[in-house]
Amino acid sequence: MRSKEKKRLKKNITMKDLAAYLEIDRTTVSKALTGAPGVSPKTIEKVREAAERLGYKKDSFASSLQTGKNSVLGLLLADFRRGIYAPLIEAFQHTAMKHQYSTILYYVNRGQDDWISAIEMLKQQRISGATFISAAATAGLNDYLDDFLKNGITVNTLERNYADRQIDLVALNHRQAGYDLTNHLIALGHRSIVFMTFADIKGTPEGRLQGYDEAMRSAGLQPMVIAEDKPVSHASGDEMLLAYERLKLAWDRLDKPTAFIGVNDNFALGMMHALKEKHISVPGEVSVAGFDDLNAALAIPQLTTMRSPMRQSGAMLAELLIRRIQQSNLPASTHMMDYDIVARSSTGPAPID
Amino acid sequence: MRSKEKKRLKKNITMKDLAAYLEIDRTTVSKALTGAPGVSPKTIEKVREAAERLGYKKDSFASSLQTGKNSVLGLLLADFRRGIYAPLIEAFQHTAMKHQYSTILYYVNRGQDDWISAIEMLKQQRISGATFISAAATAGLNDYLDDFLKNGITVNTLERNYADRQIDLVALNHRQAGYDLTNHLIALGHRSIVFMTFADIKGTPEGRLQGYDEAMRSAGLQPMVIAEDKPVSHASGDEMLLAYERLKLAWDRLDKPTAFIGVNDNFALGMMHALKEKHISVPGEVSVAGFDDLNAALAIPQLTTMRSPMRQSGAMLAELLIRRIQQSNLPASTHMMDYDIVARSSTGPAPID
DNA sequence: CTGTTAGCGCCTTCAC
DNA sequence: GTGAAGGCGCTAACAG
Repeated sequence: MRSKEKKRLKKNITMKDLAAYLEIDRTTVSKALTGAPGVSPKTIEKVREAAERLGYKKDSFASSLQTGKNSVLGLLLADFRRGIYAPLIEAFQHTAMKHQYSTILYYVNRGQDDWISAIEMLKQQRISGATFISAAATAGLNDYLDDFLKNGITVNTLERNYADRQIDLVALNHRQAGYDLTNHLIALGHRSIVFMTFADIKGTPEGRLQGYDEAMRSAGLQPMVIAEDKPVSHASGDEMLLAYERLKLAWDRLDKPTAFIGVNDNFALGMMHALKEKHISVPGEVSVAGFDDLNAALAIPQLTTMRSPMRQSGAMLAELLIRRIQQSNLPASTHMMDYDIVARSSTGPAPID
Repeated sequence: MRSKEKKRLKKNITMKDLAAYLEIDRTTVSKALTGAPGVSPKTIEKVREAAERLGYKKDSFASSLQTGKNSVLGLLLADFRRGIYAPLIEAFQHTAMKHQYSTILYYVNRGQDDWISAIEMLKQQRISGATFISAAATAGLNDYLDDFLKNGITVNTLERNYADRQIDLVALNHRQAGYDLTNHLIALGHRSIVFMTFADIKGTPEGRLQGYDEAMRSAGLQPMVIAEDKPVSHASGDEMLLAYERLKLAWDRLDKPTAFIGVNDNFALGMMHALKEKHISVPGEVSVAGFDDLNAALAIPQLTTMRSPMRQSGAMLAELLIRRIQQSNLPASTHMMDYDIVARSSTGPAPID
């Protein structure tokens, strides 16, 4: 009874079926199909044709048991920010699929245990490679990377330096983004440009600020930074509110700036709100810009912003992983991904005094 | 040479090792460990202990080859909206992990071919179950569902009716959300409440509108709907702009409403912008509210909204899937997930004339 | 109750 | 060149 049912489901034909059909050995079929040496071209052709006709498809799962490597990639996300990685995930998955790889996704925001079991399960699945996304510093991360490498699993990271010759790195060029955006404003005639960010600077905000700083100094201008020192939740709404209040407080002390840059779109949105309250026209009197292009289109006027290259990064990470899986002795490489400027209507020429 | 290397990596001990250690047969070990009938308690205990001591862990991958079912769930996302499903995905994955299941994610926005290869690859991976998320009507979706069912793969959907006794359904209670939000405003004394939505109404917007309609009529109030008929891109910024412009145009024709509901947060944001431009105070003169809680916190004042139960839905879908995998003869169930009201400062008592 | 035999579908020696 | 074994690690049928 049961075996009948099984047969009804499993109509997939196997190498064995091909072999029976052609009246040759199954191992010969295997060799012919995988391109192993020592099979006559004639046989290869025969096997190929029969496979085609009978609609044979290799069972990658079964072959994984033998080879130890499944056509699956892991994507480990350990960052507090939601949403921002959605395009990265999608591009990663899509690129993997193009190469016949599936993607197993793990969110590991919740402390040590999550990491351990996620890694255990990925090893169980015999994944061929994994990408680690973790802007936040995570204790023990390097150990986890080593664990994978030791098990013959190729590894990759976003924004995470790691001293090993077998690991490729994809990083976002935050500095260049800050530099370009600032120069965009300078080119529009702005000379007094304020940059608002967190006080506890590291990673992404740090790079953006540095770029701003460089651009200002190169142009002989004085950088003006407002750094928020309150602990912040990183929820979009909270960041927005923070910037809103901070600008209102700081306004009177400022020396009539004509442009404001927020360290991300939420900051820029908050500043927009403060400026509207003060009846200052954007971009007539003041220009405003942000980073990410996550929420930049929600203001009126819509915000000029530097779009994070999440899509490109996701595709690149998957591509690098697969390349290294297929050829493990490649030298490690670092890839700086550039932001795109999205010029909308919140920036314009500096007002003439 | 190679086999040495392999051995260095694979220190995992197998059932065979256990059997050799205990000097019994490997199949007995298997039975003892899986709880199959016909093994003496004494042997079971012995095997358990030895497994514990030697640190044996079952290779679920190998067992999947035999049983045909891997401890992996598929999550198929076929919707145009980005970001909104992030909490659902995370909750789904997290719930799956709690039950020792991994999650393979597929985005299938890009036409037919994507569907076919995604499904092919999931079958290859011998997934035990899959959840389909697709608010958009997708041609052939039912065929894909059937395909899975025929292959013994458990299936689930979000917001997708499907006439089969083997499929559970999780749906969001859009109607209730519209009803509750409207009543929230009515309770605050509002009698003239406008609802702005798309003209091409179906699915989510339809339910929200119906709830609004019911609440208004129950209270003896006249529903007032502004329906946008321009084709719309569903990008957040575009929706916001649309609502902004639509309200500015319609304003003079409106009979002094004291409250506005947007069919989602983006619509509400756009209306907020229009109201600010007209120097109408929120919530002093007019209250504003939306749905989703995706971008609601980005306005000033922050928006009252009905939060979509994405997190709960994700957890529920995974839970239902796993339950049905373990016991396939359960009756099909439907689960209505309720929105949560998030009362912020964009709504307040109706002004007294 | 335990052990035997036979797979799941593929790949990798090794003889012929 | 081809075929004959054996194995990846676990399960499922049957026999003892």
